[in-house]
Amino acid sequence: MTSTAVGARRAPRRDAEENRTALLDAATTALGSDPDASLEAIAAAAGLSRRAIYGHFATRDDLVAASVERGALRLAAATADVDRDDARVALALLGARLWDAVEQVRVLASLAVRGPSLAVVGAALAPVRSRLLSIVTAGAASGTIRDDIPAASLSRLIEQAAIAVLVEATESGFSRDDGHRLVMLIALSTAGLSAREANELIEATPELHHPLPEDAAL
Amino acid sequence: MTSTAVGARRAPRRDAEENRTALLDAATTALGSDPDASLEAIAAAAGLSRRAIYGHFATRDDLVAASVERGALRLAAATADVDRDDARVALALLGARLWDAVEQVRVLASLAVRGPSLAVVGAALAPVRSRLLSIVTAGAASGTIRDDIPAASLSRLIEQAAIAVLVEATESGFSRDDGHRLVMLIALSTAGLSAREANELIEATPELHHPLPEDAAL
DNA sequence: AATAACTTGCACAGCGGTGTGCAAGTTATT
DNA sequence: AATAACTTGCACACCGCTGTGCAAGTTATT
Repeated sequence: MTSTAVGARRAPRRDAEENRTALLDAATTALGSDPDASLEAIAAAAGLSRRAIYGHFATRDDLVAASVERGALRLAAATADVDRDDARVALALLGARLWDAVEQVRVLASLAVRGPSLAVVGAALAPVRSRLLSIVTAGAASGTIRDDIPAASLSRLIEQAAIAVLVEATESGFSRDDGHRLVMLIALSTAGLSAREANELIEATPELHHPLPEDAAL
Repeated sequence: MTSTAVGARRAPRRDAEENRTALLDAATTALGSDPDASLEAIAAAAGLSRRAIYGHFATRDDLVAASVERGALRLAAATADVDRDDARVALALLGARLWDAVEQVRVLASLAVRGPSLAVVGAALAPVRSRLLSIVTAGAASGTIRDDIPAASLSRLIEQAAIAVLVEATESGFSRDDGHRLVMLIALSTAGLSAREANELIEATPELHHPLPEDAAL
């Protein structure tokens, strides 16, 4: 007997949590391409009925919030270890890691545009954004990153450029390696490096050749 | 007597067309910040009742289509004369002209993301996009623009970067001159120039100092 | 095998939005 | 001043979506 209290209900069933994550997965991809995806569509993609959603999430907003938070957590985890002495390398690495979390980036980007979800996304993304900002600031101070644009603005521009690359790379069917390279190139270019400099930096930095993350699970 | 045919209705009233363009203006700004803006909201912004819209546009889709088409026309007009021998100058000029048509860019960008309006926008934007693509292609051929990224992809990335700049510049309250400079810098950076090179090019090219367009009306 | 957890399907109310008809009012034009 | 153009306000039907209640079914757990 594993129950704890007197009126104790039996432990929640294992498949229930599986369904919950299936819903989150479905919501992530669905909302990633259409922030107004209906619960009907999401449930279908998860192989469940619309009615079943309400067994896991009280309201639609709860579902999207949960999806956003999980995405932000994964994103933070994927980019946790990118700090380097050379801000340019750190930036490239950060970009590369995004490529391995495209799904998450897509939802967040999609929901960050419009409506009330904006606030939720903003809060959830705060850590990642501050990491980027500090890289940019450090680079500007040490002269490795441009300083002709205010750091705050520049980091937002890099963020948007990176998102654009991810969309472009997935829709154009780039390979994993090409995707990595492209997102690094654009991040570096936006940061002020010339195309030549960006390519040389990547070439000269072994760590950037195949920037596989250490498979951090969550 | 100005009437033409027998059962001729009297000529349409002058204020009717004023209201029509007021509606298009309102739709442009409203849809620019929320692609799902209600007709109620748009009508209110135009100083009319929702019911009055149907005197000018049969359906909501008609209104957005008209708004898109007018925006694309203005955009094309604003960027019609940017071709130059130096592809980098042409690109910078193109970016600068966008700054003077922010409203139009905003609607188009906002509607280009999601839903059925995507097709309409795509068609309407075709000329501007092909202008950009040919600049990029020419620049890559003559060695003034990067060739490490396929021209088609690169031009889409520049487009997205430019949009990001416009949003950033307006939301951060940049001055007109700062806005011009910022959008030129980012376009050039994405095209492969270093921050230094971009600034020097702008410095060395008088035409880019105060790129006021010749007030093309439409 | 018994039980509770979970899913399903249906029905229903509610909400916000669109599109339409019509009568009454206002306003530019002749 | 007469007339047609235009706007308004209200009514209504319709649509897709959300959220809820409930009864019946299925499935993991003990």
